[in-house]
Amino acid sequence: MNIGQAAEASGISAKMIRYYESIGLIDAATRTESGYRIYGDKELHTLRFVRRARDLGFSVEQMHELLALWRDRDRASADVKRIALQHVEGLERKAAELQQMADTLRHLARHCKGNNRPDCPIIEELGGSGQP
Amino acid sequence: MNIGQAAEASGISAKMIRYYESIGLIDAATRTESGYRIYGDKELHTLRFVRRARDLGFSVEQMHELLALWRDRDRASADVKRIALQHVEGLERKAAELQQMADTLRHLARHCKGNNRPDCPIIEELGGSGQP
DNA sequence: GTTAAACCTTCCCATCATGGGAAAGTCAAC
DNA sequence: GTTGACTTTCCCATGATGGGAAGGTTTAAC
Repeated sequence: MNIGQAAEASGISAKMIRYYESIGLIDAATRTESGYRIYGDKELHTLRFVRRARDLGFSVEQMHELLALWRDRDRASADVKRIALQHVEGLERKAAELQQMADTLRHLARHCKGNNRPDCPIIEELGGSGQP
Repeated sequence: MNIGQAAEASGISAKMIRYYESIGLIDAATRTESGYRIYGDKELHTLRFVRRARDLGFSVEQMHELLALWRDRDRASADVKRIALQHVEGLERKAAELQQMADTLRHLARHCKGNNRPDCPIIEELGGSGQP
C-alpha cells in the first residue's frame, strides 16, 4: 500500500503521515527501491490508532505515550487511565473556559437591540467607561 | 508612558503590543527622539479594549472589526451584535466538541480498573479489534 | 513504445497568537 | 561615568496542519 492509500484507509492525510514519521511518533516506513513508502496491515493498524487518539484530542506527545502502552503487553491499565483522565481535565477546563466566554457574550448580546442605533452594551463593555 | 508601563497598565505584554502594531491592529505609537514608543491615555484605552476583547476569545481579525465599530460613532449596534453572536457560535461549537471528547473518555475511563493489569477499555477502544 | 495522468519524493513557506533571546542603543540614579 | 533597568529590531520556536514547487515513478491508454 502506498501512502495515498494508507491515508485514505486511515483518515490521516499523507502530509500528516510523513510528519508523524519525521517527529518519531510512528516508525519510519519501509521503502520500495525507488523510495516510495509502503504500508501493510500492521502499519495501517497503528495509523488508525493514531487517528482515534487524535479524534479524542490527544496531543502528539500523549499519543506517543499511549502508543508505547498499547505495544506494551505488560502495561498497567492505571498508566493508561492516568493519561486519559489528565487529558479529560484539560479538555474540560478548556471547554468550560470557552463556554464562560460564550455565556458572557450571550448575556451582553441579549441586551443589545441590534438595530441602526450605535448604543450597544457589548461595545460599551469592551470600551470600559468613556469613548475612544 | 513607555511600552513597559503600557503593558503593565493594559495587561498586554510589550511583545504583543509591538506585534499588534506591526500587523496594524493598533496604530503605530508616536516615538521619542531616540525611538522609544510613547503611550498616552487614548492609546492605553485602546489597549484595554483589545485586552478585554482578547479575554473574550475574539481573534485579531474580529478585534479589528470591533475596534473600527468602537471608533465609529455612526455604527449600527446590529453590526456589533452580529460579530459577537457569530463568535459565540464558534465558541459554543468548540466547547461542545471538547466536552464531547471529554465525555467519551470519561465513559471509557469509568470502566477501566486502573490497576496493574494490562486490560483497559481505553486502549482497546483506540486500538480497535486486535493487538498491534 | 511513447505519452499523459496520477502518483510519489523532499523542501520551503504559511497559519495563529505568543514567547525567548541576542545584540545594540537609551535613560535614570547614584 | 558607571551600573542597571529599560528599550529597539531581528530571528527563531511553538503545534498541528495545509499549500505548493520541482522533480522522480508508476500505470494506463493509445
